[in-house]
Amino acid sequence: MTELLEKFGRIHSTPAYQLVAEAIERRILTGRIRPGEPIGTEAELVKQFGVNRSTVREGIRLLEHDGIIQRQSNRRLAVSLPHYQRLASRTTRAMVLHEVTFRELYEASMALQMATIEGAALRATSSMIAAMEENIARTAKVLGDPAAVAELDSEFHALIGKASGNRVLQLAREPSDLLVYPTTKMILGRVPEGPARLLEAHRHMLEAIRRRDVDAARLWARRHINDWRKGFERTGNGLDQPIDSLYLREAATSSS
Amino acid sequence: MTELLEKFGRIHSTPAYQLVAEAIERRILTGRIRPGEPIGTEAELVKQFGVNRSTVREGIRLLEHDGIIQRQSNRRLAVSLPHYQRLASRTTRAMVLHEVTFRELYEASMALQMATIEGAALRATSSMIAAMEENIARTAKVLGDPAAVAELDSEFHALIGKASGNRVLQLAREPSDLLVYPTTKMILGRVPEGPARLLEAHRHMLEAIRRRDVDAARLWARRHINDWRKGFERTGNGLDQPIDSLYLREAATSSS
DNA sequence: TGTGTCGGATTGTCGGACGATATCTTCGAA
DNA sequence: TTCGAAGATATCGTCCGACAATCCGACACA
Repeated sequence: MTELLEKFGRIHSTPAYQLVAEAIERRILTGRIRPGEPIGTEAELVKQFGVNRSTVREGIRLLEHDGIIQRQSNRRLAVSLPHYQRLASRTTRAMVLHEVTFRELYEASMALQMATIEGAALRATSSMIAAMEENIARTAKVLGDPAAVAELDSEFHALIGKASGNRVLQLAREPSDLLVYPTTKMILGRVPEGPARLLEAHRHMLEAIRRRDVDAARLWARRHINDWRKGFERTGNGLDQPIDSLYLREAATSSS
Repeated sequence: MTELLEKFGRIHSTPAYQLVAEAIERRILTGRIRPGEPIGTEAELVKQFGVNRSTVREGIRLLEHDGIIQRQSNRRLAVSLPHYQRLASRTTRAMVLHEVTFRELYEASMALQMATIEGAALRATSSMIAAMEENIARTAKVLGDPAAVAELDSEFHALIGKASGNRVLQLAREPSDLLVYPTTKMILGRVPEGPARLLEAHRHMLEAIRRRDVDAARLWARRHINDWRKGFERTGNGLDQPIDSLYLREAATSSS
């Protein structure tokens, strides 16, 4: 479209440290090295790749950062399964930097929550249900503390996610959930009846899950999320306003 | 539960390169440095943080890998907005390593697709609609080439994502979309009527979007995804089987 | 059995170095 | 004077060698 005659593509020499990372990554992704298996010491990698240790280190840092390799107690590197939260926080960070609006978050949360609770209603195990019960009991005890309620709300939704038995859905949800939490905290602090309504919704959702009643579960999840949105509106914030201002105060104090 | 008396938490000292990364990240997230602005040369960071250049380099590699900083033509580091695909491929990788099943992918795709097309039907701009039209025209031309159709299908869904105007939803979808593509390719290669049905569904979806007919859009999106699932079943694969085996052949040849 | 000590291995960090390349400066020619 | 080319400068990617801190295993000792 733009270039009329491009005989040669731009030369693009990949730095050595990236090649190292890619080479290791490929071996992991193709299953040649399985999770838990050691990847070799830095010195060994230096010999294998024929580059300097600094270069190797820059390469493995990337994979280590992604969570697909980890140092075990030996200090030796081993392949590991990346955990959700590590990835989620990156995506959340991107959302903040892109200044997504509350409306976007609301729409996505609604869709994801519906699918998640449907899965939970169909497949929740008794132990997951017990965990949710316990969460609700704890919530009832701290109803006067908005921050604590917000945290337990976040935990409750994480439990539903786990109970849904759908990891793809969980991975899709987690980043937005990380943004929902500070928003909920803010709302609960400003809407007096918030915590009580939240608790009631949680109770109904759990009850529906217990009865394997998909429709009721969806209904209460929908109400719950709509409450959240209405709460947000009642605090005087506009739906189409970026949520970064809310999130940042949290991010600045949280450890990565 | 396991430990009866845990007086002290585990001790863990954070390496310097991580502290460097976190310090810079914090300054970016709190908006002290805005996207596009330079972050300083390696030498400057060395002076500021009082650590060796190797240490600084390991730190900035992490942020560079995450896409929140980038080298511009100067080679100097500048803050940048992380692009979706970079993040998505990480999450996709996690899905593969966790050996998620087709069923999980199907459920998540359905939920996300429904929400996305709803947004597209409500908000698609005429230029986005034109792009989709163009995509459909190209698809019609290569109907005999399953791989090409699969690629255009992937593009079509990306267009819908963009047209939805919801970036949270887009970020949530992209990882699973990356897994959908190789699956679709495999299916189209084995189900003769696949490409034609796919094209028909795309046409109806676009038509519904053009008419701002949310219900019709949802209906055809649902049919489209169900076709995909049925196609998968017809190839003899079980829904509860991990999809890594399909994906890996792709991943091994794709560049990161 | 439990404890203290020792040596080897490995990592985190450091200082210095070099070539390649992009940017800036200077200076000569039109 | 203006423009362009040659040289100087800055910055990065990579390399080398080094050291301390820490972990692991072995071994002696109470």
